[in-house]
Amino acid sequence: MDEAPVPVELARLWRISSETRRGRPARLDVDAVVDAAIALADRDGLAAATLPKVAESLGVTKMSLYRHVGSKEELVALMADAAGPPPADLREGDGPWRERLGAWAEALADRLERHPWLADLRVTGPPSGPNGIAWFDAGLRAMRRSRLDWGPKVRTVMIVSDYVQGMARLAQGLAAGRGGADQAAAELAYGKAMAALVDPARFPDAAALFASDTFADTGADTAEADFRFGLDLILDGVAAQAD
Amino acid sequence: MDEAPVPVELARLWRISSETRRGRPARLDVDAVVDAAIALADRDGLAAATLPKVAESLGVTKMSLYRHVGSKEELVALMADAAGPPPADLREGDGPWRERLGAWAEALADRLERHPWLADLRVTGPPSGPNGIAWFDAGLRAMRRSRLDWGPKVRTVMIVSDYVQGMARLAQGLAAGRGGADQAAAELAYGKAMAALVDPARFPDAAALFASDTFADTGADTAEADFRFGLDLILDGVAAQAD
DNA sequence: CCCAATTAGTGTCTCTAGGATACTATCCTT
DNA sequence: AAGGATAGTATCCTAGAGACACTAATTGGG
Repeated sequence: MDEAPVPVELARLWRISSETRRGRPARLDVDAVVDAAIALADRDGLAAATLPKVAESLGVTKMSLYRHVGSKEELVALMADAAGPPPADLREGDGPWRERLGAWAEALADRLERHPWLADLRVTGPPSGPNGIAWFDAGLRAMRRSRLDWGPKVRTVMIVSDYVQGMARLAQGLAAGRGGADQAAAELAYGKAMAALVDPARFPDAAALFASDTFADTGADTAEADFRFGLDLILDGVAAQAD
Repeated sequence: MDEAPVPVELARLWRISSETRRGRPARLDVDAVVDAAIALADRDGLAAATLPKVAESLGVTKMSLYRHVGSKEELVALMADAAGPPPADLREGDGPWRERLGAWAEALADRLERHPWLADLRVTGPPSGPNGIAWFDAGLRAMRRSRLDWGPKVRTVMIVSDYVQGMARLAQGLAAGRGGADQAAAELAYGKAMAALVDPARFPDAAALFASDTFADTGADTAEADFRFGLDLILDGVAAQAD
């Protein structure tokens, strides 16, 4: 009776060690590599988490990393799973689904704030690592008391998670455009040019929007309010579906 | 009285020619470069739209492209704007906002299906090119008859557009995992391993989900139904906000 | 009519990244 | 102590973005 042969990438994701104790002992392990890569990405963005830089930060040559991670793509998958496990208190509690799902979304947003590069990742499939599953599980648990079937539940969790990621992207994009005086001057020129280019005859609604003072107050705490607006909107939608 | 000096990237986005007719006439222009890049990305993905390959497809050296696009990053921005302008019939019509916004979302989804690489792009700010503005304008116009203020309108348009993009990503991710027999075998092993790894004690809800037959029917037309489910959910949410 | 300014496209170089392959170093087991 | 197994290294290759100095093809002015 053979055990099912777990694919090697899955084994690494779940940190299933091969139990061998022969040969030269390792200085590195999957966690060391992944943690170093996450530290680099947290500091300087996903593009900074290159194999040479990760190796250097570990005091090792880049090729040695391949003993532990298989490929760059797999490293990114490992990083994505390892970064920001779900907080324990998401599992407990037993309030109404709307509150719990909202709290789950906030926790997700918090994770994306701590690890901004997560918003750059492309999801290639269902969650398959321990932390990905844990987040997914927590999302499903938040909706336990709703009357929805599995299908709608899964879709709802995905919609909320997509929303959070989209907002994180947007916030990061806006935050990126906050530099010195040159930046401000450039933005002014940009704004003026845009006002001239968005012809009211061609783009009546967009022109009316730009002419309004909607974009006047882009303060710091509007971000939180914007986030809540969309989240409430989606939760209203869920409530409508759940009857 | 000077005209406002339009930043050069904006000038290229809006195809404002510099009106000069001196010197050697150009074989290339911005559109030629951008169209070639889009063709490559449509065929083989965003990663295939490299400067060398674009240059080769135009019968020119890669450095000549810099006469027309400034940088790779700018080329991508130009591609994003140029790909798939909004269909004309989105502008006409005067139905209820819910139908119009739904139609707008479907049109967006259609665009992402024609140009899958658009789903890989990171939005770095508000739309600024002619087609980006046109899509945005069409989205706002769809909501004209709603009673929402500009702020909620803008956020709603963004939420819907984010949703469409998220679903496109997901659909593409699933579609990518449809290969030959090896693929099927790998997926089977994967599924078995996952079933063993997702321990019901640790992940009760996720385990219950995987144990159900929710993922049994992943047929082709479920995709469209899934899309509609989320879209209706969001539109319900908008309706709730619009009272 | 020709020359000089102007603009288009080229050739060559550098830097950085991911990764293949063959190697050496180090340890455990027998 | 020997030898097999595993960890980490040295050296190579490919590919992409882009800097820089070059040549080529125009046109407008003297």
